[in-house]
Amino acid sequence: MSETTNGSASAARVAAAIGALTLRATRAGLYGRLTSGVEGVDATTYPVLSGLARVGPVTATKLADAIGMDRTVTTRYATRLQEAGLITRRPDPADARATRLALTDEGERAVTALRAAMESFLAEEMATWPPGEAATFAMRLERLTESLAQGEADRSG
Amino acid sequence: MSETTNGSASAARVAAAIGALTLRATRAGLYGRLTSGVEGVDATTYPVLSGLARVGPVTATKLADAIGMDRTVTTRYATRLQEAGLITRRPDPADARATRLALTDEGERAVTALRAAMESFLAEEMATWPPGEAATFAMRLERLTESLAQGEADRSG
DNA sequence: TATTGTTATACTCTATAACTATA
DNA sequence: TATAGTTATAGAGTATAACAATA
Repeated sequence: MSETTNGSASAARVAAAIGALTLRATRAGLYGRLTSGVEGVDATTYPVLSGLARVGPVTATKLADAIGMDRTVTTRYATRLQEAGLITRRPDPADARATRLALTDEGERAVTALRAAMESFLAEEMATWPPGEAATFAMRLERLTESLAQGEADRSG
Repeated sequence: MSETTNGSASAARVAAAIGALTLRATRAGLYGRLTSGVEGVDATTYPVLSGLARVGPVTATKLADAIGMDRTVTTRYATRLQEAGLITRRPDPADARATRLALTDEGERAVTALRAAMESFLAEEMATWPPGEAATFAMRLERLTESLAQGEADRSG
């Protein structure tokens, strides 16, 4: 059985890589290095900041759903980011119970800088790949990640 | 500027996928589902069990280095796995200070089953890809993961 | 004096429940 | 009665320091 046509050998390598990537030391190092120097942002609050930038001004509950994080955790981390001057809380005009979270100008700048740092690192690695391969890789990784996360959503819903 | 030849667009998508993959909810769901039903194994102890299977019988310190985990955490999780009957501790014949960790037969079976579950899921997804693409993807992901983890190793060493 | 394994301590993160205000 | 936001509590994970035994 040839290696190039045997899917299970590749699957094992992908499983090992995912294991290494999700290992605490790797994550902490990756995001810790990335966010060091930005007040209020670390590996735990980064998803809130990044998610808010992606989905735009929203309520805490909707943001929590969007980033796959608990409501209570989201609101607590939002407080930290607010104290650091990166996000604002304003009453939702459509619902007096709700609060709309939004990035401040400083928050926008922080997100832009953090994303640029991460993306430039990846882009540097991917620049050496054959033309078109980066786009294919990105698509495969996106779909694989969705499948892995989806399995969980199926279970709890 | 075309999308297919612009590396930064792909880099942004890869960055987002890595963010989703390393998110706590995704990790917890993925490994929690995987290890449920195996006594003593969860998302935190799995790296110890899996790492021991990969590098073979070793001392706790060497295993800790191999899996990028703290010595104190490794020995504590090893105790849990030992209590569950999955690993054994034996004196190292070459160094009276050291202890050799090794999988029991039950531990071997647990690792085999857990890996098979993870790999079969990935293999199923990858089976639909064009021939050869799985191997390329595995190689790219391996190298990218190494680079991301390496950046951290460079920093602390 | 350095290293191995381990335990103790304090600290952070997370999950569950409970509370207030509004729908 | 249900939902949004928030806070309180307890539990789990982690890092740092310290210890005894051996190199």
